Amino acid sequence: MSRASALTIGDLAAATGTKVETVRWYERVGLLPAPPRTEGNYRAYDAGHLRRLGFIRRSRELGFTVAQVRELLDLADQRDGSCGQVDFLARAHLTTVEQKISDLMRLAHELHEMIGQCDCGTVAECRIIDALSPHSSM
Amino acid sequence: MSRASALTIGDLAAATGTKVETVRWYERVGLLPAPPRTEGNYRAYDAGHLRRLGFIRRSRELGFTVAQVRELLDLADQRDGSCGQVDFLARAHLTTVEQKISDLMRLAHELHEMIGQCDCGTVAECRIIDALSPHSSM
DNA sequence: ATGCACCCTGTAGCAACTATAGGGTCAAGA
DNA sequence: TCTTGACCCTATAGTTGCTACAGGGTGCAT
Repeated sequence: MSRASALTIGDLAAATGTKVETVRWYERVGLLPAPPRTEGNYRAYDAGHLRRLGFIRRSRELGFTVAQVRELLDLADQRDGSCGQVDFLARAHLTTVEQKISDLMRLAHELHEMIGQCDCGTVAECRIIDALSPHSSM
Repeated sequence: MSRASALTIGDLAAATGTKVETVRWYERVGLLPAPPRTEGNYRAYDAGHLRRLGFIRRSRELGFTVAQVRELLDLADQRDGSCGQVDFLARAHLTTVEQKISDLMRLAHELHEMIGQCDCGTVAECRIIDALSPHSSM
């Protein structure tokens, strides 16, 4: 409120598609630095905060964990360091995502098979219930 | 211990590939009925419990939530009811899984592109950091 | 009788937020 | 000026599905 370009937490949240509570939570866990306060004890953010929050949100959208985002932010702050570590993190994350995809595809396949066998009679003869029961393995 | 076929919680856990704490947790949240106790206050399970726990584990492996497993168990208990509801739950779950797969595939694609552009020089010119920064949208 | 593996309860922790309760602040309209 | 309402503040508890203690009791073999 005091300076021309100061943003309230609501402004910051709206500008990045984040909930206000989430922004405060990022501050508590140390992802976003605590901004100065106004006289009325409101957080007063600037463009740097906006950029940093944008980075955080984008990384989270891409599925990086908060711990990974913290690492990425630390690395990004060392502007003249090598980006090998960044590359490593990104590749490791890609591998995780690919593993998840293949797990889910196996799952979808099993579910599909299960559903295809159901004639929708009574529960007693339901092939889905049957497939979920331990005696019929796989 | 008292009867021939009584199983301890450890037996039950081992037979289904579950941790002992998880079995107790299923009891607390009402998925697995509380079994009778021995003189020494140990849980004494029978074959029915084993079947039910097997059903729970198999459903969880297929990615059903605990709430959905609860529903499936309730439905499975109504042996002469129609299995239409079971079918509905399974199909809804399949849809969810398929949605997750497509989300993750989009993610993997973006990560792949990001990684492909990195020449691994300094952080300042790193295309990954760049792609994570808010100014380069999407 | 003593060691050890197992069992018991109750509680706290994980990720990554989300939601409430119970208040304070600020700008605008009557 | 007063008040309404939208916003902000802190602190705490809830979500999902377990997992991991801590601090004890039980059962069996040696």
